[in-house]
Amino acid sequence: MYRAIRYSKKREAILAAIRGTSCHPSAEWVYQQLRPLHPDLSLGTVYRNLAFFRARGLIQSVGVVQGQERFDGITASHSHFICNCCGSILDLPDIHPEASLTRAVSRQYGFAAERCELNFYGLCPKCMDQQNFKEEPLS
Amino acid sequence: MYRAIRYSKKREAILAAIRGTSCHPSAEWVYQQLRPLHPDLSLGTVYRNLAFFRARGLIQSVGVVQGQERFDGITASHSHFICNCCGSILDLPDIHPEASLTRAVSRQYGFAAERCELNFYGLCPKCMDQQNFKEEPLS
DNA sequence: ATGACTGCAAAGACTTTGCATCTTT
DNA sequence: AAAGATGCAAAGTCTTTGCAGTCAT
Repeated sequence: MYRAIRYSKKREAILAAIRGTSCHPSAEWVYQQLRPLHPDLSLGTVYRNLAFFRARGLIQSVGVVQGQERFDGITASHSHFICNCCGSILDLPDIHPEASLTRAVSRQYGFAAERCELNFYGLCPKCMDQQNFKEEPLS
Repeated sequence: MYRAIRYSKKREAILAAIRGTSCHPSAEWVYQQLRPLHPDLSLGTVYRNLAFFRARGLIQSVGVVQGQERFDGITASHSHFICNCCGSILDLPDIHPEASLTRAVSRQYGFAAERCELNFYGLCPKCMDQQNFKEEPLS
């Protein structure tokens, strides 16, 4: 029944990489980041550990942005801004819906919401300057 | 420069399918739904028209749920509840962040947010009854 | 007749997974 | 030694795209 958890150098490095950045990385980003120090790291291992961490609440998913799932090492309640042009994600630590809203909505509609997520979409400062979107933004 | 838009029976049917349901369908759902009446419909056409409608603001994306992008024929401001177990999406018409929040956040952080999205995650009434999740929920 | 739209199938991108090997305990 | 973790590569899933044929204007 019980499945033991063993130490692993790469697992540790993967979690440290996520916690050490505020870029809300994708699996690929973590992989590229760690390759210099861990030349034999495999992308599959990154994916397996991301799933491992998420299942245990050590990280959370910010959702799929421009085709790639993005992760966040901060699990405290906060919101995100997501750039429609370059896909960058910014934390909005001050902006967080109250837990009472989640409870009230659950009661009102008859489901059991346990989490609530507030995302803003638009252009980040850098892309505002460059005005460099070739096509219509993605959403 | 200007690209003409022509009438197409299938395009019309695809938009009608999205507007005629509250299930927030995926491309595959639309395809399966229309196949009986349009046996020669192609999945590629569904994808192309979904992109077409979204670029023109006729539909919007609810995001990727359990690996599939989901769409919404309602573009007025409202929120969603997403079931971590079965992936169903429910509209919360009463719950919508005020436009003033988007403006205030943009000013505070220095970007240009044009849209804001509030999602709740948990178990829908059906899954609460069945308690039928085999693994840890997805997020 | 023009060019927008479509079907088909191939290709693309991201993620998951099976299996042999290596590592931790 | 047992079993968890990994590397590698294959497979899986969803989505995009090239091209030739069809259809609306």
